[in-house]
Amino acid sequence: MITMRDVAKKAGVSVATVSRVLNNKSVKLKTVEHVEKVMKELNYHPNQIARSLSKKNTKTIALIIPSINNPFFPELASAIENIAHAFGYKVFLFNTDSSKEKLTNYIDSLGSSFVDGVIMDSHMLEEEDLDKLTQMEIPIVKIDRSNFKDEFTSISVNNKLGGQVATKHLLDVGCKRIGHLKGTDEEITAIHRLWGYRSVLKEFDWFDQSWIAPGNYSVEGGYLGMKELLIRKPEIDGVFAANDLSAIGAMKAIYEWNRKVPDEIAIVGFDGISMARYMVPSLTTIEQPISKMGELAMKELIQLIENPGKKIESFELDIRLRLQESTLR
Amino acid sequence: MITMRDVAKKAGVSVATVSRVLNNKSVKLKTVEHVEKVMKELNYHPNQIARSLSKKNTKTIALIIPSINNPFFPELASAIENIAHAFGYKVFLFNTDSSKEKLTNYIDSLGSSFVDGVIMDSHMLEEEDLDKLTQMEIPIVKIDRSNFKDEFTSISVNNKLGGQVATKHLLDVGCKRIGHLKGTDEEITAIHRLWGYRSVLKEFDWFDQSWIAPGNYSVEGGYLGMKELLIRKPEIDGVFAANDLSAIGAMKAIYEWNRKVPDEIAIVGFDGISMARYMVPSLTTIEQPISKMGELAMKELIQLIENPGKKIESFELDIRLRLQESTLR
DNA sequence: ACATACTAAGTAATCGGTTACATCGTTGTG
DNA sequence: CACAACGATGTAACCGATTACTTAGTATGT
Repeated sequence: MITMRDVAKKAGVSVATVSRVLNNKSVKLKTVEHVEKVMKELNYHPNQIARSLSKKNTKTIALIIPSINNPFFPELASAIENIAHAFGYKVFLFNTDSSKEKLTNYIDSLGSSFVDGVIMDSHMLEEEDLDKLTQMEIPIVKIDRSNFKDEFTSISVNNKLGGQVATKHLLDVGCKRIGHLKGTDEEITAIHRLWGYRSVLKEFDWFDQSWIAPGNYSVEGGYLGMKELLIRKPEIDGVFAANDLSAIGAMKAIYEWNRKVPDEIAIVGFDGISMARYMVPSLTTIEQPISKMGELAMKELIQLIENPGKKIESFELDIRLRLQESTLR
Repeated sequence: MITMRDVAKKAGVSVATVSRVLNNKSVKLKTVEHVEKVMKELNYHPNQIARSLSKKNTKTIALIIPSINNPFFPELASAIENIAHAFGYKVFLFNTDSSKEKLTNYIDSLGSSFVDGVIMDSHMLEEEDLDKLTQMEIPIVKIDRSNFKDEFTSISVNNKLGGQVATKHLLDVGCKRIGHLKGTDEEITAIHRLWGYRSVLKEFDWFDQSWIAPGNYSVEGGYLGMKELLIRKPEIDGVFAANDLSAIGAMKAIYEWNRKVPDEIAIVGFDGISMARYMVPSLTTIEQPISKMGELAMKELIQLIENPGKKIESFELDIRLRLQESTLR
C-alpha cells in the first residue's frame, strides 16, 4: 500500500506538506502541482481509516430500519442516501428485520465510534436501548415512530389524524360498515392510526372491537386479516388498512372473495408508497411525504453532527389523502 | 472518550493486557475479570477505527446497486445484509440511482481502504471503471449483470433462457401475437432477455421489431410501452415484460384500455419480486432466486476477503417459471 | 538443584494520517 | 536599515488500537 510517506519521499517534501496538499491548506502552487503529480504517478489514495482516526470523524452514518420488504423503507433510504451522498456522507444499512436481538446488536456496536450519527427507525426501542444511545453521545434522528420522550430530534407525521382522515373519507364516499386492519401492536404508528379510526367511529352504534382485525403491516397479514373480516362481517363495505402493504393484501383477499373494489368494498391504505398508484384498482391512501422525511432527517442529522450547538427538535410533517380508484364511487 | 490507556491505568495493567483481554488472548482469568470489570465501570467501548487501522480490515463491505425503487434490489440487499450481519460484517449502501457520475464517485472512493470488499450490481461499468477496480486489488463480487470478462467472481442467471421460457409459455397458453417490453438498452440482462424472446419468435412470419416496445425496467416505462403496443398492435394477446415492474405497469395500461388479463392478453414478467404474487391478477413471472443470489454473493465475498487464495468463480443460478393468474387460461 | 519450557504481562514500535509548534526566508513599515 | 509579520515548510507528537519482542515467574524433568 502506498502511503503519504512514500509520496513525501518521492516528491522530496515532508509528510506534513503532502497532508496539506490533500487538505487544501496553504502550500505554494508549484509544490501542490508537483506533489499531485507524484500522487498520480504512484496511484496514491489517502487511507480513509487513518484519516478518520486522527480527525475523529468518519463521514459515515448508520441507518437503522426494521424491514426492507415494506417499500416505505427503501423509499426512505433512497432519500437519505441521496442527501448523504450530496454532503459527502456514506450510509450503513442496518436492517433489524424486526428482530430485537439484531437491533440490540447493532445498537451496541454504535459505541465503537465508527459512525458520526444515526438515523433510527425502529419501534422496538426500549428504555435500556435509549439509555445506551444517550450515553454514547452520538447524534441521533428518529424517524416515523416517536414513541419516546424528546431526547432526540424526531421526524414524524400525525398518524392519528391520518387514521381519522382515512375513516372519514370512507364515510364520505358512503360506506356504512367500516373495518380496520391494524398494524403490529407494538408500533406506536399503528396504535395511533387505530386511535384515529376508532375516534371517528366510536359514536356509531354498530361499531365495536370486532370490526378490527390484525393486518400486521404486511401483505400477507392484510390478506389474512381481510379474510377474517369478510367471514365475520359479510356486510363490510369499507376498510381502512393501517398501511399500504396490508391494503394490497386486503384487495387480494376481496378479489378472491369475488367482491368488487371499490363498488362493494372501498379501501384506504396508509403510507403512499409508489406502488399504490399501480395497483388495479389504484389504491387510495394517506400519503406521507416519504422523501421529504428522509431528506429532512439526513439534513438535520448533518446539522447535529457538524455544529454541536444545534438543538433537538421535533418535526411533524403533513399527510394528505391521495385519492385513487379504490374509493371512487 | 475513554481509551484503552484509561482502562489500563485504572486496572493497573498495561495496554497490551487490555488489548489481550479484548481479543481473548492468553490472560490470567483473574486479570480478565478485573479488567472487564473496569471496562464496565468506565463504560469503555473499543474504538473500531483505531482497531481497523492496525488490523488493516474494517469488517465492512460496500453494496453498489443501481436503484432502490425496483423491489428486486431491496430483496437482494436484505439477503446480503443478513449474511453480512451473521458473519460480523457491516454493509454500506451505495445507490447509484442509475447516475454514472454517482457510480464513478463511489468507485473512486473505494480506493481509500475503508471497505474490505464490494458487491457490485451495476450495468454502467465501463473499461475505465474496471481498470480502477482491478488496480485497487479489493475483492469484488458482481451480481446479476456479468457483462465483462471474468476478472471478478460473478453471480447471475441465464437471462436468455428466461426470455425463451417466458415466450414459449405464452405460446403454450395459446397466445398468437406476443409483444415484448424491453428493459433499458444498456443493461446486458435486458438484452439477453430480449434475445431469448426473439429467438423463440423469429420463425413466425408475423413477427418483426415492431412487436417490441420500450419498458425501461420501470412501472412507468411498462405502462407507457404497453399503451404504445396496444395502439400499434390491437391484435396483441400476449406480452413478455423484461421485468416485473414493467409488467405491473403494463397490466395497468391493459386495464385502462379495458382489456382483460389473462383472457384477452396474457402477461409474463421477470424477476419474481414478492409483490408479483399480490397483483390482481397475480403475475406469472420468471423467478430469479433473489435471496439465494444475495446470500451466495455475500458468502463468496467473505471467502474472497478472508482467504486470499480463493479463486474467481462464475455462478449461474437456475430460474423457474412461477405460474400465476396472469397467464392462466 | 539446575536447566528447560511455558505462561502472563510489560515495553515500545507500528498502522497512515493530521496538526501544533518551530524554523526560515521574504516582504512591509517606520 | 532594522524589526515585525507573514507564508511555506519541516519536525515530531498524536489519534487508539495491535503485536513483535522481551522479561519475570512458575512448572517440569532428570
